[in-house]
Amino acid sequence: MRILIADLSVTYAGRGDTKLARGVRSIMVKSDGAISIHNDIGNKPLNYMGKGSLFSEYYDDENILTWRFEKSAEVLTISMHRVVSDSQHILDLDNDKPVSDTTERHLQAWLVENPSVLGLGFEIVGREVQTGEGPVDILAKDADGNHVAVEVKRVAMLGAVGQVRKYVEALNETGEYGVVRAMIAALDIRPKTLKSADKKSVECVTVRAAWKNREPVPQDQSAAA
Amino acid sequence: MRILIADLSVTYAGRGDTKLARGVRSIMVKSDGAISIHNDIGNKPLNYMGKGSLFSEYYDDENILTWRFEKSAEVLTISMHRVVSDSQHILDLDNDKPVSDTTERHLQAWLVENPSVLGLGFEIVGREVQTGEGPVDILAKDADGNHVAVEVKRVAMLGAVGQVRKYVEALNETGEYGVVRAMIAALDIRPKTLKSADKKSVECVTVRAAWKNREPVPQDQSAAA
DNA sequence: CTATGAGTCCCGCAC
DNA sequence: GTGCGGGGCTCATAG
Repeated sequence: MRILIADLSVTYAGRGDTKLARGVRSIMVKSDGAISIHNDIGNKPLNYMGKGSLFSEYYDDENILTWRFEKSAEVLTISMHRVVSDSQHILDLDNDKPVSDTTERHLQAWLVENPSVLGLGFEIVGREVQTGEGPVDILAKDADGNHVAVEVKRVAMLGAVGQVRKYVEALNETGEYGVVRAMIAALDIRPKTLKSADKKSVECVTVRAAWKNREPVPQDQSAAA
Repeated sequence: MRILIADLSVTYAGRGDTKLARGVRSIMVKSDGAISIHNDIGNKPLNYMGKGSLFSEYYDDENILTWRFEKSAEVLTISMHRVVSDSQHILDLDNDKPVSDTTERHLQAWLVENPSVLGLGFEIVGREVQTGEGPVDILAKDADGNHVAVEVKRVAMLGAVGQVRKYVEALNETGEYGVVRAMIAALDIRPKTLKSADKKSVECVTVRAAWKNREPVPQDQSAAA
């Protein structure tokens, strides 16, 4: 990984067209050709280009050293008015990614294992059940045998209401499931979402408490064994 | 901006929970408290934390130097098994962002100035016109005086069809605009989207050619003057 | 502060 | 490859 500090300006042309005015910033060039230019604020690079870009170097009209990164229809050029620092480091070439255990997927899996969190006597009918309007996260049956379409979110906002209603509508049209109840299950449901859901007969279950107190997942125990 | 190269492992707990196994990676710490940990592949950081985090440093159970970044309900800890390099640089403290001239907004503004691109004799009625189902990008009138709701996208995918139909439905319900035509205007409209739009009587206008040949925007000239 | 939507989003999975 | 949705999305803006 090569890291530079330089007084530079940038132009980008491709999916959009942008110009970045001259200033002292950092450049990170990775061994796969990915490049990013950062200022001293925030996490997102000012400019960047993905892996696999073609590099070339030249002096522009005003005799300024310029780097050019090209990739299919995209071109990024960096004019290096002054280089303050330039260093190279060897990093581990592993592909390791952070291992996560609380994605929406995990929440969904946990709900499938613990359907009573959704309601007493609930049973799981299926996950990712196709509706013709896309797959609904969980299809369950309540204690009376009525079907319930459950949209699972970490944080449920307004969109979730329309989403689950769309699924329920599609399921009702098939006639296969009788009259289907609509439900949102999430760690956090925003106030406006609660209100909108209430108005549209979408039930809401906030599972935060049960989730916090959940047992270690079985996989952890088997892995330890 | 402080830049380290170190053999490190990371844990994160907050919106999710992740662990990153030990390895040599780079750390970028910015003056606003934003921090990111990179390997030598791709543009996205392995782990990160946004601006405004609280920093502290301590030695863990195994006497490993550990950095802790905390922010509301989130905690990121970095165990520094070995520090290879540690440097600090002063960057310009400007807030400069790349200046773009091809966002969806620019495209929208340009269409408002050049309504004939949408169709001969078209006139603009309004931008961001409220429909009760959200604002439609452009409301126009065709040569015959019929209203047209236009959804503007850089790249139009399937979602755009449902979006504009939703707006048209809402506009029709008001009765204010008579029978409203639905239209998608985009630099690029995906094949599946074209097909879906055709089936649902949503008209499609690909404006790429006219956009490429467009005149320099007036603002540029006034700025130069 | 929350809600909403853009983004050169990135990224992975399904088809 | 394209389409589609998730993301610890991030970031900006409107209310």
